[in-house]
Formats: sequence, structure tokens, C-alpha cells
Amino acid sequence: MADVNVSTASTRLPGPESDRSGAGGPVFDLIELLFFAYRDFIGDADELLAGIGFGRAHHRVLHFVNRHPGMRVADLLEILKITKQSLGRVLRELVEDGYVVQKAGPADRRQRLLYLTSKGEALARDLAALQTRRFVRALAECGPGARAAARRFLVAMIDPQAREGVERLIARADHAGRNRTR
Amino acid sequence: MADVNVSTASTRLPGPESDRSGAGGPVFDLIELLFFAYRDFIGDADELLAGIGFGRAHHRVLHFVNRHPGMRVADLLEILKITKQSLGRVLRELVEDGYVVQKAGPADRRQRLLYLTSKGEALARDLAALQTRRFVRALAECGPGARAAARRFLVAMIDPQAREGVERLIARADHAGRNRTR
DNA sequence: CGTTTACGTCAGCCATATTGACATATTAGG
DNA sequence: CCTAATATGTCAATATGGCTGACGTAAACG
Repeated sequence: MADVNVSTASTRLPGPESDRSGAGGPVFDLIELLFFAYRDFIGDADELLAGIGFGRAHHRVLHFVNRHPGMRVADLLEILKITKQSLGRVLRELVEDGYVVQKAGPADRRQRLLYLTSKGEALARDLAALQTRRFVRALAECGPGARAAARRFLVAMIDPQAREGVERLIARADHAGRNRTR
Repeated sequence: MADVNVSTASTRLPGPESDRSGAGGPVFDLIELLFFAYRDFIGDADELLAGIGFGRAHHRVLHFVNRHPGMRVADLLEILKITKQSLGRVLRELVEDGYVVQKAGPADRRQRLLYLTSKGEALARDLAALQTRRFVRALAECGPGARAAARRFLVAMIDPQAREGVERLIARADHAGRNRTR
């Protein structure tokens, strides 16, 4: 699954058959809830982005460049796991519109290190604020300890082999980011 | 954001600046963890689907028709929030390949009620099993009570206005599904 | 009998991703 | 110093999965 809605859903679906929901059955409820939760989670940002003609691809770049200012194009490709051709268009648009700048690496001038402009930082901040707001609201509803529990749960959902890389990525940005997010 | 990887990420990103991570700051860790968790969650299914030339669009249809056998095309459009033109292609492929059948409604013969064939049910079951396996593993890692906590958290992440519709959708399928999932 | 509903389909457009080939600049190594 | 490898960019073609608008057909409804 990927992106569904439901909302009013005037649907009056039929209702046959029996059983399931037993001990070891499929966790349909969690599957669908994660699906809908993620849809709404990215929906916040999608709306804002659509207003300026950007899509999720632009969001991804803004997010990671914001978290890792000065990252190389190759780093971004590695994280996003897309081809440079795909990144090319998105990056060009972000540069043309003044959200991202590329500077030659000081040591290796072949590199085009990526930075957000203040305009880019503002947009990244707005996008992160939308998604943070949703998390904060949800965690408040879940009571104390929910944040740690949610973090543990989300980590546990990630492929075991990928966890180390993800946690290092987060830790690195958190560490480096002591001045950022201003 | 939508789909990132990371994995080995030989990246050796730079680390400038200061501050953040304070009390009320952006929850970058949760934002990225949800992103990666969802990526892996759908990645399971994506792999299986790619092997038979299907994509996420097919998965969505299989999933909801499996959960609500006999649903109308209009119901599916409402849930998926896509246009009938978009659904058309996917549905045609699923029917052509023998995963879905359409039967005229008994009362209203204009309706093309949607059902999975046994082949379609087998695929839907395999897909759900993959995603269930991930949830079960993750919840086991989180200890007792994690399932209820995860459910609460995921519901809390959904738009408040959409929650009722989603919960009704899940309840309806669970109720109707007492014989299904065979 | 005429309107509305449920569904399908043709035609074209857009965003995002892919592969493969090739260009350019720069660094690194023998 | 010259060659090879690296970092990045770009051209071209293709696929997927969305979209809008227009139109058609069968069946139900009033």
C-alpha cells in the first residue's frame, strides 16, 4: 500500500463470512493504521510543497541538506538511493529557485557541497515544524513515556541491517546540528 | 520525504554549527525514523510485487478488495482517493492476470462488484504476511503492551477528522472478515 | 421516457523514477 | 607528466502512476 484516504467514505461495504482476528492472524489494523498515519504525516508537507510547485523529491533533498549542511552530491545519492539523473532535475530546480547553493569543496574542487540558503532553511524549518506538530500532538495524546516508546517502536520496524546506518545518520546530524535549525 | 535508504552509507558528512535538540525543537529523529520505518515496511511488499510486474497501486487494490470482498468500484475510488481513470489501468491488469474478478451486482446490475480470485487471495495473503511479520517482530522487541501502544500511537498520528472513518473501515472489515483470510 | 447513476475508455499531460551513454573537471598514482 | 579514476553533470529514451476533460453505454429511477 502507499497512499489512501477514506475520510467521509460514504461506502457501505458488504459484510460476509467469519473468523480471523485470532491470536496469530494478520495484523490488518496495524497495517492500515500505519498506512493512513504515514499518508497524513507526509500530507502536511505535500500541501505546503504543492503551493510552490515542489514535490516530495524536493522535500527529501531539503530535509537532508538541512540536516547535513555541506554534504556531497554523492552522499545525498547514497542516502536517497536514487540515480544522479533523478536527483539532477530536482537539485537544479532547488538551485534555480534559490533554496540550495552548491560550493566547490575546499580540499577537492570536484565536489559540489550542498547548502541551504536562508530561504531554503526557512522552508525546511516550516516543513519540519508541520511534521513535528503532528508528532507532538500524537505523543501528548498517548501520555508520558510515549516519545521513547514511539522511538523504540519505529526503530524496531526498520530492517535490522539498516538500523545502525540510520541511527548513525541521525546521531551525526544531531551532533553536528548544535548551531543549526536556528 | 518519501523513500530513502542509507544502508552502508559510506558517507562521511561534515559537522559544523551548534544548538537544537532542546526541549521544544523539531523531532528530527522521529521524522526520520518514521520515514525509514515506512520505507522498509512497504519495501517488503514492493519486492514481492516487482517480481510479478506489479506496483504499489496493485497492492492497494488487492489489499482493500481482500478486506472488503464484493466492494463496488466507487467504494474503492473513495478509499483510494484516485480517479477512475487511474484505477482503470491497474484494475484491468489485475483482472487480465486473474487476480481480481468483477461480478454484476445482484440488485443493481450496473455495479461491478470486486472479488479476489483464489490466486488474488494467495497474493494478498502473502503480502499481508510479510508486513505482519515485520510488525510482530518489532512488537516482540518492544515488550508486552507494545501492540496496544503502537495502535494508540498510530491512531493518534492520523488526522483527527479522518480517524473515525479509518476506524470504521477497519472495524467493518474485521467484523465482516470472520470467514475470510482463509 | 427522460434523467441520473455506475462504470469504462480515449487522449493527453505531469512528476518522478529508471538505464545507458557521454562530457568535463579535477585529483591521484605510477 | 601523463594516465586513470573520481565527482559531477547532462542527453535521450522509457516506465509508473497520478491527473483532467470528454464521451459512451447500460441500467436504475422517477
